[in-house]
Amino acid sequence: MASDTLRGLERGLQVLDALNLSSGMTLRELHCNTNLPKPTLLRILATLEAHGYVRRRIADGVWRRSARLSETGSLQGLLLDVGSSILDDLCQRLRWPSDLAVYDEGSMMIIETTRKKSPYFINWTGVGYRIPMLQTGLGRAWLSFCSNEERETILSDLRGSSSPFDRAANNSQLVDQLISETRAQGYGTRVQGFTLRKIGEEKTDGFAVPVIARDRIVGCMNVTWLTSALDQRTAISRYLEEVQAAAGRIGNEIDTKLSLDAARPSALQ
Amino acid sequence: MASDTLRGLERGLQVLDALNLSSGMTLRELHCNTNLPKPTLLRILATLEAHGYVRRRIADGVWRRSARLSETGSLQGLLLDVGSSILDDLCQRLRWPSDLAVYDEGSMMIIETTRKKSPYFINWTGVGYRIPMLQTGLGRAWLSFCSNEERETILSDLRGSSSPFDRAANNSQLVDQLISETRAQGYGTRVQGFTLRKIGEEKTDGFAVPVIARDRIVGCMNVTWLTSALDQRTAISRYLEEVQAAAGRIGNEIDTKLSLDAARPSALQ
DNA sequence: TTCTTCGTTCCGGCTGCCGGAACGTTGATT
DNA sequence: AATCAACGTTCCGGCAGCCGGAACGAAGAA
Repeated sequence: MASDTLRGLERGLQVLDALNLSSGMTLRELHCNTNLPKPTLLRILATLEAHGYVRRRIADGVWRRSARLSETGSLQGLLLDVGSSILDDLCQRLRWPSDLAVYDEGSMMIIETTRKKSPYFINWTGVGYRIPMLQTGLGRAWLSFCSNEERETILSDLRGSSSPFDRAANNSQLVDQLISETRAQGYGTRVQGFTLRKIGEEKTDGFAVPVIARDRIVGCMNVTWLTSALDQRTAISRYLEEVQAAAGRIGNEIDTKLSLDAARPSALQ
Repeated sequence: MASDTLRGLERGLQVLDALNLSSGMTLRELHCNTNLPKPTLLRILATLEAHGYVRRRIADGVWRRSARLSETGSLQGLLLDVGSSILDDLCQRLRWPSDLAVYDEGSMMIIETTRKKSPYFINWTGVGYRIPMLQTGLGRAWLSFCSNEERETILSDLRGSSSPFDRAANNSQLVDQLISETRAQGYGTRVQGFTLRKIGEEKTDGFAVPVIARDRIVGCMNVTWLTSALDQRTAISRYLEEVQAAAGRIGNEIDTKLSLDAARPSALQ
């Protein structure tokens, strides 16, 4: 269970964490901060040093976190990171599964989903799966809440696409209507009865909202349910608020993490 | 000794390292990559996850390094990081101690030194200690190898300084001469007999070279010796090449690490 | 010089960890 | 529908890896 965890490793990470936010500590300071006995600390530090995670300043013997680059994490990495656990929470509350997706080369790409965890069996599509922009809630939400410049780029890409789904991008009247409607309601819905599903599976429906961080759209998330269990009006009235709250939480956490990073202690002293 | 190290922690770091450069692996892949038994991996991953170091994607159970920001490390952190071990090497070869310093607010600030490790007892000054720009090898080297813009800024700062050492900045003829001389030789020396030392300590001398990374100066390093043991001419002929090589290695390593960072794998897939 | 503080080493004892093996589940194959 | 293979998960008896108090040495402070 939750306690199936390694004490030695745990203590090592504890030391790493302590060093991370202090830019250098002596053995004594570490001892006071972590309450670990000094011989133990010495062993931990030796191990961390051997793997290049910490380094001891020769001048004064102070232990410092060594500068490992390549741990930054892109914005999308962050989105996946915080999104994952919030989607999980949401699924436990609503029971219905959600997806998290980003725009990528002419379609929405799914980067996380709780379809596996949901108790309801719903047409399973994995990470990396792509769905069209104009027929789905996720796509419509992205198009409606991204910047004007981005929308223009996307639409012109779609006009040049060979996919039958993307032809609708030529009907600018339809597109405009779609976007203003989506904006007005605050969520995107899919084309009546539209599902990319295998034969024999139940019909589903859903809606999607944007995830906003740093004042721009960074992703979209949705909820999906079986039409046999719920009609759209009921689902939206029941779940919209909660899904929007979850999207808001994702955006907030991203913003916080990014600003924490900007304010981290200087590398010296 | 070198083997006084914790196996559990070591394995945990091994897993972290594996995940770092792959952006996601299944248990099986980890098992193949690390040769650790699967139950052990499960325990390690549980521990890492509890501390927020890794996260499991719900969609497909893939383990990913979680996006921890605040581990980036400034350029100065990097300098200290790679400089530390290279200074250490150098000290083992030359026996004489070295310092690593950067320009900071009107003087050179020492950020690392091997005076502790050197077998020769030399006037001990710790991290954070400041030395003047115009009288010391470290200061002269920085002034001579920084950009023209930076030099102008520094000199005008010095002219406004209250320190008696910095008054020489007003004598522009002297300054120009100093800089062209330092540039010509490739290293900076100190004012004849200049030492900030306590009474009773032996006289020292030294020279300093710039550390260049990303095509600009990022630090200066020097060697110090007792005048009672060596005259300047001998010391320079014996050590200059080696010190310049060390400075070059520091610069190169910084450049490599920075470009490795730029080329790291995408956070998705 | 003496005293205090900090880092390092030592070693007997025990518990935290180990990993083979068995099990349950998933999804591919015929 | 049935079979099979691959993967993740759980179990548990056994032992070595780790533990940390105590003693030691070195380095400043008084």
